[in-house]
Amino acid sequence: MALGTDYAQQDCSLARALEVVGERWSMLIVRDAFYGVRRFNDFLAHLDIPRAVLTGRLRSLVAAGVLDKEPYQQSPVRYGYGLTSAGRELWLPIYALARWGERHASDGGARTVFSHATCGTRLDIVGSCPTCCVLVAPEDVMMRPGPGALTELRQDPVSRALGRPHRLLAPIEPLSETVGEQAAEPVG
Amino acid sequence: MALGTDYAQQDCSLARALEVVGERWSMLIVRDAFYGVRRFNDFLAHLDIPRAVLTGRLRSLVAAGVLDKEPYQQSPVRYGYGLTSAGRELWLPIYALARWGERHASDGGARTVFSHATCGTRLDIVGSCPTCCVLVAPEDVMMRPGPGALTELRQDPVSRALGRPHRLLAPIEPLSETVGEQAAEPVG
DNA sequence: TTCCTAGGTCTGGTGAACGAACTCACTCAA
DNA sequence: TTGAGTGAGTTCGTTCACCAGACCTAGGAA
Repeated sequence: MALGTDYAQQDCSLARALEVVGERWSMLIVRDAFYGVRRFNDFLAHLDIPRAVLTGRLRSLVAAGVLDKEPYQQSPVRYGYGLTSAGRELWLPIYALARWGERHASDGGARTVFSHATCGTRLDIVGSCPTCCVLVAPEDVMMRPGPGALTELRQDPVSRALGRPHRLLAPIEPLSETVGEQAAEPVG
Repeated sequence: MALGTDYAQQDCSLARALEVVGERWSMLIVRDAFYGVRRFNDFLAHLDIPRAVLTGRLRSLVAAGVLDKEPYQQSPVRYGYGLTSAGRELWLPIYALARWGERHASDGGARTVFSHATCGTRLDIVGSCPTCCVLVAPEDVMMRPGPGALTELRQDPVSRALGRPHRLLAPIEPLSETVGEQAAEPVG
């Protein structure tokens, strides 16, 4: 029995879901994919995850149909990882779990605030926009640091890019090369 | 670093939540608590979890404020585990994840169907009642086996009790002692 | 030719998960 | 008062995933 997977005796959709995203790191990898992380080394630096574990988790998530692996540049060819449509549907459980963690497992307020990109209203507890009365798709969600964010904690390119408002699913890696498109101050 | 916990470098409420319910078995224990399981041996039989692991997980969940341990009988005193208010708020992420698993990680349709107890309408994707237009609290949710349920899979008392419609959070253990309150046929 | 970068593999040590056996306190029936 | 049963664990040896760091490979760049 693979540790962390295989709840075969459980006749339950939750157990099936946990076989896909229930292993250590898996859900944080999917979260980062929503944040726009696509490259192996960006996952690596942002998550502080052992390389071999990241390799295995990416492979599992691709096999499960949550991520797909596609070239993002030629010569030399480099592959990135993006959410499939099934992966994008993980937005609801991930958002719900993050909101629970914000209320019951964190101190100092929300680390990250999610709002409706078209109207700016903060999403409610289930991920709907109270102003527009619609369930907001992840590509229409803006994220920005909240009052509880610990800005000093990390200095990798992904964390720095996420220090400014960012639309979910919009790729992050251009920021790590063309820094300064919005007059970003040098950190420190 | 404890395996399965400690994402200390992650400035993220999701990581905080996963430190509480992200370890193997933890979320299934909370799910069973929603189903009304309260006794150590019932968790044990329904989950097929090693005893030592169950002991550790229950202790962690009590320490995290998700479950509380209370005597459910005297002479001899026996303790059961029930959801705290923080634990009950895990209903939304657990329901969302189960629905994702039903659509993307299962075959043969929903294992379990959740509906609004007061009107009978099946809950929508975020756990609201489309008829009453309210977010349904777990104590107002009825669960019953769905078209994809594998009725032959398990024969422990909890699984048998859940083979009939059951209200979330209603304790299960009376059924394992006073079998027959609804003319249940003997199995086999 | 050497260095650098991206995206990995490989390896040895550590520790959690697993399953089975054992413990302990208590009750009940003979 | 002996023995069996129950509930809720604890102990122990084996297995296996996680971890950190070193190493590898292919294609540019200096």
